[in-house]
Amino acid sequence: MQTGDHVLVKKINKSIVLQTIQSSSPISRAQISKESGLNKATVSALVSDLMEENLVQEIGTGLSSGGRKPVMLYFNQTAGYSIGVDLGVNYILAVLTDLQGNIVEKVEEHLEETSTSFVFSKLTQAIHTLMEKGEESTYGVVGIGVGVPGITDKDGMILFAPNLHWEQVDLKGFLEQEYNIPVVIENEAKAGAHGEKIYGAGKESSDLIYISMGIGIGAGIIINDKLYKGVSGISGEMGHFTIEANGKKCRCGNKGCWELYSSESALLEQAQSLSSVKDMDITLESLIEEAEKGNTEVINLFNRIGEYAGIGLTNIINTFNPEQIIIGNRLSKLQKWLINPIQHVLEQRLLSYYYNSLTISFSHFGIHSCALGSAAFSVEAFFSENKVTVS
Amino acid sequence: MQTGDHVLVKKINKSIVLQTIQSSSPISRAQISKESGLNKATVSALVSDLMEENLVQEIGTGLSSGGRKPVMLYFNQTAGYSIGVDLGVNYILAVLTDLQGNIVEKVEEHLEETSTSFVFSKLTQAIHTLMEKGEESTYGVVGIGVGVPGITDKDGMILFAPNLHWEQVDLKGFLEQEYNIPVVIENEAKAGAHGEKIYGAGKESSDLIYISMGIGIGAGIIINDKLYKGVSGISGEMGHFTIEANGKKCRCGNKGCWELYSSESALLEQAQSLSSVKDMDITLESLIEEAEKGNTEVINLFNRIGEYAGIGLTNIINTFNPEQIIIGNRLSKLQKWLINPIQHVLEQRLLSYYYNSLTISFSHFGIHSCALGSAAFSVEAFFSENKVTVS
DNA sequence: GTTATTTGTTTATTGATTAAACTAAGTATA
DNA sequence: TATACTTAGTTTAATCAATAAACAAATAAC
Repeated sequence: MQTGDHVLVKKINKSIVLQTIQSSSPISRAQISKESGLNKATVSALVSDLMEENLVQEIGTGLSSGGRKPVMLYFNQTAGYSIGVDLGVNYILAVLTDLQGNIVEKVEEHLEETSTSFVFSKLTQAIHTLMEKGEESTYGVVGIGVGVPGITDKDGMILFAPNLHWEQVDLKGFLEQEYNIPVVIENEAKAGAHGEKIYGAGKESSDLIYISMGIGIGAGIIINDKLYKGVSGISGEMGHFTIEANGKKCRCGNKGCWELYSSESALLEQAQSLSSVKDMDITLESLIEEAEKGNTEVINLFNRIGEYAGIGLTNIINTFNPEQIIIGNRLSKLQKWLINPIQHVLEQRLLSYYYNSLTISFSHFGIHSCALGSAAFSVEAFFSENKVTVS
Repeated sequence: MQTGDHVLVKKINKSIVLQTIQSSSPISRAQISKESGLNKATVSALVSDLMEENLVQEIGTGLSSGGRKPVMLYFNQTAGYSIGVDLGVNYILAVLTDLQGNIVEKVEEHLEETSTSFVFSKLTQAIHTLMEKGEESTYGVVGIGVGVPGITDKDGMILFAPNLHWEQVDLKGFLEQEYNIPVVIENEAKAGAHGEKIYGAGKESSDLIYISMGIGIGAGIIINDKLYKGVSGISGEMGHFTIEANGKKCRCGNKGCWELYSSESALLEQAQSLSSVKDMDITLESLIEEAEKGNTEVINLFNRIGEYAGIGLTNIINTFNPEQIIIGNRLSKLQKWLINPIQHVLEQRLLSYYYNSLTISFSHFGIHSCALGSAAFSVEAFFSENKVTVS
C-alpha cells in the first residue's frame, strides 16, 4: 500500500515539472509555476534536481514581456535511448529512439525461418547494431521492448504465437541475460496502441482502441490513458469476435470470427477467386496496384473488407464508446478504400449518440507503431520511479 | 493538475486509515499501523480526526496477546445514509442504505405508466418515504442515486430510454431541486456493476464485467476497480454486439444484435411458438415453473438462450480477458439452466488461456444490484473528498 | 533616468510524518 | 507476590518539502 509522506510529495511534483517541460518545451521556471500551480520556489528546486540528473537543460534566455528575461528549459531527450522491436512473422523491424520517441536508427531484417534459435540470433544481431549508437549518453540504452505477434502473459512470457509456431517462449529472460538491461515483451497490437497513444495519432485521447489489421486482427485498449492488459495479459483479441454465430470455423476454436472476414488473410484468400488477378502473385501490394489502376473487382473486394471492418468496429464502439479508434498495421495502407465503407456501415448500424464524440483515424506511423510503442515501454519503465499520479 | 503538498499527504493517509477500518473492523490503532505501514503516531492522529468527524468510533478493548489491551475501532456506518433507486420499465425499487450498503428500508412500487410526470411523482413519493427514516444521524441522507434503463451522458442527463419512451430527460436536475442533495443518474447496468463490485460478487475482482440480462442486455465494465463509462458515458452496450452479420434487424439500427437472441424479450418471443405453453400467460416466472415441472420444450429453450448467452460472453472474454463475469438482472433467475450451456459454449469457443483466470458468477443481490450500486454512487460522492489514491 | 514588470532566489514559517522515548496496561513465570 | 517481558498508544523532537513573502536581478515602457 502506497502511503503518503514528503518523499511522495516530491515525486509527484517532480513528475509534474518534468512532464510540463516535456510537453511545453522550451519553457521557463515562471511558466511552469503558472501552468502547474506549484510555487516558484518549488519549481526552482525541482528543476535544479532535474538538471543534476541531466534530464533537463537550460537553453538560453527567452523574450521578455516587460521584465527580466526568462531562462528557457528543455527536456534533454538524448540523456538516454531505448530500443523497440517489432517482431513480425517474417520480418524484424528494430528502432533506436531517444527518450521522446524520435527514431535515431533503424534496422530491418527479413526472416526466412521462424525457429526460435534463428529468430533469436537475428534479433540479437539487430539489437547489437543499434546498441552501439546509443552509448555516449548519461543513461545509455535504458531498456529493450519487443512487440510479438501472439499472446503474452503479464510477466512477458510468450504463451502462444500461432504464426511463429511458438509456445511458452521466454524471450524476455533470454534478452535480459544477454544485455543485462530491463526488457519488456508485449503483444504487437498492445505495443502499437501504446505507440500511437504516447507519440502518435492518439496523443490527445484518453480512451482509445487501436486495431492492428494484419494477417489477423488484434487490438490494444487504452483506458484512462493507460494500456489495459486484462487479468492475465491477453485482452484485445477482438479479431475473434463472433460476427457470424454459425460462420466459418476459426483455428481459435470459435466460429465466424471477425478476422476471417476482414484481415489481410481474408483479403488474400478472397482475392484468389477473382478472375482479373488470376495469374498474378497476389499480395497486398499487388492488389493495391490493381486498385490504383481501377480494377473494379479488386475495388469491390476492398469495399467488402471495409464493410466487415465496419461491423467489427460497431461492436467495439458499442462496447467501449471510445474517443478514438486508430486502424493500424498492414491494412492501414488501404485507408482510402476502407474509410468510406466503414463510415457507411457505422452510420447504418450505430446509434447517433456515439457518433459525435468519435474519431476514426489511421495510424500515424504506419508500420512503425509497434516498434515505437515497444521502445516507449522501456522509456516508461526507466521513468517509472519519477512518474506518479494522484486520483 | 493535482500537485502534492502536506494537505494531500494527509488526505491519502486518512483515506488509507478509513479504508483499513472499513474493511477490517474491528481493528486497533496498532494493527492499522502494521497493515498500512503508517507510523503509530500518524495512525493515532488520523483516527482522532476521523472520530471527531464521527466516522469512526471506539467499541471497547480487544484481547491482549501478552501486553496492553488494544482499543478496538469500527467504522460508524450509520453516520449517514444513502438512497438508491432502480427505476425499471414497470417498477420502482428504492432502498435506503447505511454507509456500508446495508439495506435499512425498502420501497417497491409498480408503475402503470411511463410518462415522466407519473414516474417523477411516484419516484418522489418513494424517496420521501425513505428520507424520513434516515434523518437522525450526523450526515443525514448524503445523496440519491438512480439507475435507469437507458443511456445517460456524463452529466446524468437521460439521453434515450427506449422502453420508457424518454428522450433528453433531466431527472438529475429535478431531484436536486426537489431535495437539495447530490444526485447521481446512471445507466442501470453500470449501477448494477458498481453494486456488485462494491458490495457483492465482484468485491475481490479488479477487472470485471457485469451483464444485466433483462428485457435487453446491457453491461457495466469495471476496469482497475473503477467503472468505465466511455467518453460520453455510453459504454457497455454489448447487447448490440453483432453476432449474426445479416441477422434480424434491431431497432438500434444494427442487425443480428446479441440481445435479439439472448434476453428476456428473446426468451418470451421464442416461447410463443412452443406448443406446450400455448394457452398460458407466458412470463419469465411461468416458464420457470414449467421448467421446474420438467417441460422439456421449455428446458430446451432455456438451453438455446444459454448457448447464445455463451456466444456473447465469448466476445466479451476475448475483448476484456476479465477476472470475473457476473450475470445479473432478471435472467439470473435462470442460473441453473443457463450455467451449463454457457460453460459448454465457452469451452468450445474460447482459447484455454482465458479459462484459468476466469470466474463466472451470478448476481449476489438478484434484483437489488442496481439499487444498491446507485446508493453506492452517492456514498462515494460523499467520501470523494476523503478518498485519494496514488499510482 | 525613472517606474513598473517579470523572473528567479532567499528566508522564515508551516504542517505532516517519523523515530525514539515514554507511559499505560497487560501476560508469563518463578 | 515480585519480576521480566510484551504490546498499545501518546508525547517529543527532528526532518523535510511546500509555501508566502521579501528580495535581487534584469528588462521594457515612458
